Amino acid sequence: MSEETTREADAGAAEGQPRKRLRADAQRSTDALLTAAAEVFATSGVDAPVREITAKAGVGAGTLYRHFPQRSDLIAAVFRHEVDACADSAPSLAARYGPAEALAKWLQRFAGFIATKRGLSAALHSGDPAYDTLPSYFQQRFMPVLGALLDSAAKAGEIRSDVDPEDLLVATRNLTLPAQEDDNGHTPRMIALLVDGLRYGAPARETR
Amino acid sequence: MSEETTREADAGAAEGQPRKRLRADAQRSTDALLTAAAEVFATSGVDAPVREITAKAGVGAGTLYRHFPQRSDLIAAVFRHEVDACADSAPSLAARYGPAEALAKWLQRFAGFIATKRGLSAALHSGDPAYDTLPSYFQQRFMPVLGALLDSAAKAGEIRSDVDPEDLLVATRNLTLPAQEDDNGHTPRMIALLVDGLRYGAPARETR
DNA sequence: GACGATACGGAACGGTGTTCCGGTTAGCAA
DNA sequence: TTGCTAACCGGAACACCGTTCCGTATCGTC
Repeated sequence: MSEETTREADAGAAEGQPRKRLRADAQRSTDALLTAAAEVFATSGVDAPVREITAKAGVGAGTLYRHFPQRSDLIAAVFRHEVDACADSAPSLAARYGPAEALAKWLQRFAGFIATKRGLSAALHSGDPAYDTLPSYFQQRFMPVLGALLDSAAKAGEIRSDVDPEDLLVATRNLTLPAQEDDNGHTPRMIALLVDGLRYGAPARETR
Repeated sequence: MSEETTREADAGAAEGQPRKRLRADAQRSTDALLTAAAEVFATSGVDAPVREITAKAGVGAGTLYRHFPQRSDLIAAVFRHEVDACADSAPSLAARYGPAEALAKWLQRFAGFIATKRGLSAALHSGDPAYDTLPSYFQQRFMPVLGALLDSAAKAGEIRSDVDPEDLLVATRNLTLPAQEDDNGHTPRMIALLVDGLRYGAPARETR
């Protein structure tokens, strides 16, 4: 969560360009802007004033515009950054918990990710070409992660083996929709239920 | 079209309030703002600068904000104003043309009205409570008008009598959707076709 | 350590929504 | 008709926002 993801988002974007290494201070600014923007977007929405973001990042306005000339560039970068953070959290979960438990925990994490993206949906469908590659990036990053979690849980006999990763992804996303305002822990409970449902058909039956 | 609709939009709004008569100059300003805003919205969209509207209306900014404290108030008022203008155009059409012809002409008028509302749809669904009563106002004003036109055309034997006003309203509105950018007179032709379809099943068959 | 390339910060600019208030006007009563 | 007052008008003024620009600071390298 709080680990700095230094990796650059290159998949899905226009590849083949030299991708020059950033200078150290430029990299620092970029990271600060990304995390600051993520917080601001979460609290004040994607239409939040630019100065709020630069202030929280401890950065000048010029710096923001050099790295993200368009607002949509920043939004897309934040989105990719958080997709990465969510996807990258899977391995450590898999190492710390049993397969089914890791799967459950990651889906909770994924649901949290989706919940914060509610405000973006309007922007995402604005037709700005900066967002065109986001859906495929979403798929490319999450499908292998979830597929691996499902596989190892199925191999361990802790869940059934006939679950399509995409179905589960969509189902989890949809589970977060009705929540909207009443955040009374409704979504986590529904996801827990969903995972229990997966466990139900496991070949090696074990009573939890 | 260019006739000043002095009537106040009272149906659908919170009724029961005193509805004090406006002073003459206030009424003038309100009307000027309404027609100016309608033009500006049509050309520059609903996000057009306030000053553009006040300039076209020949009015100060303070005047606009006194009559329409919120932008949504102005948008809703323009909408109601144009609904009224469109609905009120029916009687004169009915007086000037034969029943079926009047029906055709009014549907063309209605299609033109809908076409200019493309840009509003985003604002309309923004959840602002100022827009809550607009759909019912739309229905309340248009259904009787169209119902009357259909009735007299059916009674004259010029069109079939089994047409639901609501169906025709929705159909006409939908006909304007695909038009979007290519305004090569596509929509008017489709509506003419629709009306010819109505004529087809008329009891007293006459070859146009 | 020195030097060019690169990146930074924040003042400044143009544009926008909104408020405020001195001057004007409509409507009414004498 | 005249005079009075509440209601209304206009636009200057304010606050805020996105964006640009450029003198200064920092990085990476020789």
